Amino acid sequence: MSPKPRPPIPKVSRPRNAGATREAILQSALTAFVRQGYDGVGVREIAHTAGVTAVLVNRYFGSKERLFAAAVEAMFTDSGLFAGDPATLAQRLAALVVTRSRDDRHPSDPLLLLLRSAPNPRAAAILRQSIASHCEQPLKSLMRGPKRGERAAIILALIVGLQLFRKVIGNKALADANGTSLSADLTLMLERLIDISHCTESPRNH
Amino acid sequence: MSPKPRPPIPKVSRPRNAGATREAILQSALTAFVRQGYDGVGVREIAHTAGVTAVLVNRYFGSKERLFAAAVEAMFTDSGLFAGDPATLAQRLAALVVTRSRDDRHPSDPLLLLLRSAPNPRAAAILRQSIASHCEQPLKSLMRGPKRGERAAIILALIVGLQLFRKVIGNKALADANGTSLSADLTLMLERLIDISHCTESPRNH
DNA sequence: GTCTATAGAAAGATAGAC
DNA sequence: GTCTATCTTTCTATAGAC
Repeated sequence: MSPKPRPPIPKVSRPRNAGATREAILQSALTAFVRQGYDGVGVREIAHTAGVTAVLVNRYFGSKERLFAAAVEAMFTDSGLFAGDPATLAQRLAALVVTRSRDDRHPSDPLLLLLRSAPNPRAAAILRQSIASHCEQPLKSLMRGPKRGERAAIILALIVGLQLFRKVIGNKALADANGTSLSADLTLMLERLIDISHCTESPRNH
Repeated sequence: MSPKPRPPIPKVSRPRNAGATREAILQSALTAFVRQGYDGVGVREIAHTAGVTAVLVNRYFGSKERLFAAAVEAMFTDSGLFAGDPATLAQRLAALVVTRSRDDRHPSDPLLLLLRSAPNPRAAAILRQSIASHCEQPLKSLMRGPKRGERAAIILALIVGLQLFRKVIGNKALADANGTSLSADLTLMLERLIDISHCTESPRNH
């Protein structure tokens, strides 16, 4: 019996080029980790999509864990989630959640990568650092007022939670919701979090 | 790494009792799935914690997937997350997020079970239904005003996102945040979502 | 009712040929 | 630079003894 007939390989003309192969593996890993999470995909599958065998994954990245770290770094580095005018930040973040990205790479993909891989402790440790440096810090630096770190984390948690319900769980209420209406409500919530106005001005001492 | 020689078995006196064994397996599965997620735990481990072998897991539940479904159902059924006075609901939900539950079963555990198992497509399908019937519907029925379904889903997404950052990612800003201050801010956000006041129109209804 | 033993598949990683 | 072949482990699930 044949052990595995191996479905048709997309053998592009890429003969013996270390750089290109490494890049192909990284791109394949990126997509796979975003869609299926760290535990949901194997190095064989990643390699196959890249048109090579699993050996080269470990040859170029050392291990699955280090490949994941490289993919996370690449994804968050050029995401540009928090670049641009702070005045329209809330609006853009809200659009991120509402927009449906079917199969292409989207700015919201880092968030999917995050929540689909977070259950694995090793992946979580890698993510914790990248989130802190590539998401929390930029967001925090755009904000003013008290408890910036806490508010920034709440913003991220809200967005990621919404993505979880929409894209991963497949929640009906959010999937069927009117796009512009939902976007408007989220924008309002995010503006309150970004500005200081949401906070209690109550004279809470010490 | 140690090849797992034989950790101490909690061999309680439970000689040949189908009901008790089934219950022990279910409890073990509950804890394991909450802590490590669907993909992060094997039936061997669940069985061992229950003091039996993996055979009995499949004997009593049919498969890992059906065991998961039973665990999810049991967890959400008696969670009582949305029982009690609607007036203090926001406060209780905020406390849920802030409270640290180390090893005991807590009402927030269903949320951890949710987000740690969601990456697995089969687990997600099982969760989608339980979430809808045991979380969204009860929450929705406590609320008034327009777009109840959408607002209920946002509330759940916010809470789950916060749990993800605090408990799974291990976010520093949220972990180190002042408990009472964080709780107050969340309560305010949740009250705005539960009441209609956060929305565009409509008079108050209280 | 519960066990040991094992089948069968798939995972991560490595040795060595070309 | 890339492959085939293989090692080792771990997984779910089942057959059959007691």
